[in-house]
Amino acid sequence: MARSNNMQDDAATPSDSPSQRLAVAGPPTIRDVARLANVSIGTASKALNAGGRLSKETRENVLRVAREIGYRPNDLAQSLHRAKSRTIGIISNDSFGRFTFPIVEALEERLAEEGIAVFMCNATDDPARERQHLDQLLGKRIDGLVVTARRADKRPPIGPLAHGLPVVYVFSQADDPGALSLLPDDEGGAVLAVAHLAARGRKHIAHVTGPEHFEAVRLRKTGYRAALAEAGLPEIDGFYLSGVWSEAWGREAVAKLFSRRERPDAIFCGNDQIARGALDALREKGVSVPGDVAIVGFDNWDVMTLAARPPLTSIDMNLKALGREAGDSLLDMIAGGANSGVKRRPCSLVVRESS
Amino acid sequence: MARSNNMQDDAATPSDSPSQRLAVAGPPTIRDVARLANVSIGTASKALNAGGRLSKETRENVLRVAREIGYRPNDLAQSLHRAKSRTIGIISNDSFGRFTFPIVEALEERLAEEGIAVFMCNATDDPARERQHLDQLLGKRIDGLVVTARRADKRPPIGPLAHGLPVVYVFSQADDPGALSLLPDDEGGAVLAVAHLAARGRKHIAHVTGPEHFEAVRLRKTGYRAALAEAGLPEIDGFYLSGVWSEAWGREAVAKLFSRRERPDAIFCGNDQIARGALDALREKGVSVPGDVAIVGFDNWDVMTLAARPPLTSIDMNLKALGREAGDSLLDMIAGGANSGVKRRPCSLVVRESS
DNA sequence: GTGAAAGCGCTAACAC
DNA sequence: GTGTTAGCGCTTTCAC
Repeated sequence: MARSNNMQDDAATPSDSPSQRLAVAGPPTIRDVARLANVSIGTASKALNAGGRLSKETRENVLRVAREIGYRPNDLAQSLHRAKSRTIGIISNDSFGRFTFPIVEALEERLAEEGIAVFMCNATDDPARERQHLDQLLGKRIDGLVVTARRADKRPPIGPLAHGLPVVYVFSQADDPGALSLLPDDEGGAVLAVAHLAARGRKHIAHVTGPEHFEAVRLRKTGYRAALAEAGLPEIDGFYLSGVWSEAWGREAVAKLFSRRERPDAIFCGNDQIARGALDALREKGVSVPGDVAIVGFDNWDVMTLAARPPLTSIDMNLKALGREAGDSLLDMIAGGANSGVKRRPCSLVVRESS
Repeated sequence: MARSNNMQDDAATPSDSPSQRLAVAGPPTIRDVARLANVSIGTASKALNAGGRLSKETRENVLRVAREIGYRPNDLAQSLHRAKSRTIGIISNDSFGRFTFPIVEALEERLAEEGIAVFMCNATDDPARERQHLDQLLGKRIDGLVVTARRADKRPPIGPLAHGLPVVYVFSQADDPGALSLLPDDEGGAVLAVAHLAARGRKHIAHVTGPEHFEAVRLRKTGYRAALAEAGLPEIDGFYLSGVWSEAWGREAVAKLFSRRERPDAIFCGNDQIARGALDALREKGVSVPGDVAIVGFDNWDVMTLAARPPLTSIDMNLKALGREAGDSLLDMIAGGANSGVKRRPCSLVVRESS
């Protein structure tokens, strides 16, 4: 039964006739193509790879057969030969949260353009799992590696790994000067926000932000202070408030700010959730936004910015661009280029009605 | 030049000594291990794979050498031999959003347990890109495929693909009875919500939800009506409102509901954003939640449920469990098991202060 | 107990 | 123009 298509003349033994083999085994191989096209394997390969000197007829015949039987070269075999897998790995410690996601997506898109596939591994901050994933990836002979995380801290460099394996850290910082780390410019983002508020004539600008153990919080604070100085505005006592990354903290912070004599006419918030909490608290207090107080958030997370009343001005970290650049850098390193150091990429300001 | 490796005795030419080769070429191979351990390749393989009859000494010696030079078997070569790549692909059309993410994460975790790596591909609803990714994956001889999406509609089955390639659709539904689709039980989730409200003594339960072109919306509506009937409650005219998935619509819907004579004492919302909008509108109206009106959302998205005032009761689709089951099913199918049909998995109710 | 050799699917160098 | 062949790194059967 089930003797599939093809074959000219075949004596007796059906069990190992070519057709049988085709029917039983997995995907068709170049051998199958060659047999059916009545050429040698080498010739078939030449035809399929558009190489060498070949009569038009042979070439077309081979290609036709290949198409007919649905031949698709086995990448594993090709990789073995080329010593390049056209595959990279990405290890995340943020379990691919809201921030890593746009990055990974853009990265994958960039690499797909070059025909490079991406292995996705989630280590969730467990060094053992990270080690295990890395091992697996090295076994698969990946051509490069991307490491992503929450940004909180510098992380120990991943390793040990195959000598010369290109690695890019993105939204993550390796504690190793020889490594390449790609990050958003938090300080510059803060400057953008505060300069914008100052340009709108605000004189009393507060900063409500997250926990100081985040490097981003410290950098944004630096930017906030630098921009105040640049605009000739004073730093007012009690106008810098560090808390947690929640709406509740945003509401609480507004209560704190308004229990003082000197009140802000603008608040730069460390993220959009804090900003939204602040916005809600002000509205409920009867304080007009942006009339009395202008608000700027950070992250430009549409779920927050668009649902806020009024819609929230925010700083965008351009994560997709960051992901794309990570892809570019990795490709370049795979091609032999050198790259290292901490690189920070500009944020941008997205103005909406809250400022 | 470039006279490659091998061969026991070879005069002069230092350029192809074993050490040289080791230094120049890529990762160490089993050949290197064998040479340095002074055994044949076959023996080395046996030692490394804990197989066959081998003297303890030889075995240990081989393992020691392997460890020393950092030998790691080349998975590509193994795969070629085994005709199994221990690799699967996942194609997403939701660009890995909030819903697909927990699923993919759990899936990856489950597969990692079995030493199977996951290729991540984002097709973003572009059939051409989907086709292209699929091609690449087939070339890489994946052992299985997972397809994910927004749930809006049934999608055409992916293909054509290698005969017998196991495929699981999760949070996505293939228009093909022979395929396996894993989905949350939207109808059951709605029943859970409404029964909960009824059990709390609510008699006038409204349902504010998203666009009807989502199958989930239609199913939840069915559940809503079934649960009302079950509790002996009437369906009140104008108490079912379909709109969009936003907070703004939640606020607007409350305005609509309260412009009528008959007012609800509970609202079951189609997602947490709508619920949150409703909550805000009620608070601003001075209507007490849950005193006067109880609210239940859908999705159990912490960003919404925890920031809401009061915290929001919601239906959880148990997406991680769904992802894990997708992994289990795929593994089973790879092992030869058969599986098909549309399977819906239960949601659960997470009670918080809004109800 | 150990080694030699065939073969997984493919490419590239070299014959003819 | 086309065929033959030697590997890529690994496993496995079969001699010895």
